[in-house]
Amino acid sequence: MANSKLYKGSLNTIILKLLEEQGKMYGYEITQKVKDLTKGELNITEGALYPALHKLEAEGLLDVEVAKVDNRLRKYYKLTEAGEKETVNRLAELEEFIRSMQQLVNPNWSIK
Amino acid sequence: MANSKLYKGSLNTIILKLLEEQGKMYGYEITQKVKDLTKGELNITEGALYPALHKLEAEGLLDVEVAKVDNRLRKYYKLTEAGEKETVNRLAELEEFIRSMQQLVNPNWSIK
DNA sequence: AATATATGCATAAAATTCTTATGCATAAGA
DNA sequence: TCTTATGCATAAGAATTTTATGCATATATT
Repeated sequence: MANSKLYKGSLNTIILKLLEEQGKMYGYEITQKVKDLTKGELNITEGALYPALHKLEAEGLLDVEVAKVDNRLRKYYKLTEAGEKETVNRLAELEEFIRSMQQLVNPNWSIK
Repeated sequence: MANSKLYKGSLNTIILKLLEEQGKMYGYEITQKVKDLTKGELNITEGALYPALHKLEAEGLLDVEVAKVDNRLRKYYKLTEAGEKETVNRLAELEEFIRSMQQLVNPNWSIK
């Protein structure tokens, strides 16, 4: 995740959440989606993304489906059932993290 | 940071912000303060905290002052001028991170 | 009196996650 | 033709954290 004020550990949650929303996505598509949604603020590097996808797959949270489009390879990932459950947990953790950080660094903020 | 849904990179920001608020604190005090503020959600481990304090000091962001209380050692840390400026930057980065994450994982949230 | 818990700092090994730097390949645009 | 975009992949190194220790004093418990 380059030039981007990111915190380690959040990449997996981003991947899971996007897949939950989009159904299925391939790696390159994820990098572009994140760039779009954050107006360039977050740039996921391939060196971080692909190993992360492989690991989530190895953990049984993602399934892969290979496709060939315009003579180029795409690996579509989607959540398994276990992945769907884990996504709920990760999002809850992220929200809890954000709330905790707000308690620490800025009690004036609140999520509504 | 044990058993705690934390994201790597946030510890420094937590330290800086607490020192900004409290003026000066010693290591053990920081661990307890974080535990209190987050109702036990976040537990800073000593193995993470002390090296982080030493590094922030080496970077010129913190000053140390040793004290002896009840025959026990305490090392009080406080922000240097450079530390105060950096704290502003780190907090801005954290806020930006939170906003970006919200764009990604939950557009329904908003900071107010 | 003995033992456990709390207070207080510290470091080292290992794990995790990320950046940076590559490599390969096809398609489209300048 | 050369650059940019698309698409996946891995390896070396950096950064940050967890886990496991070590040492020492004070207080609470049995």
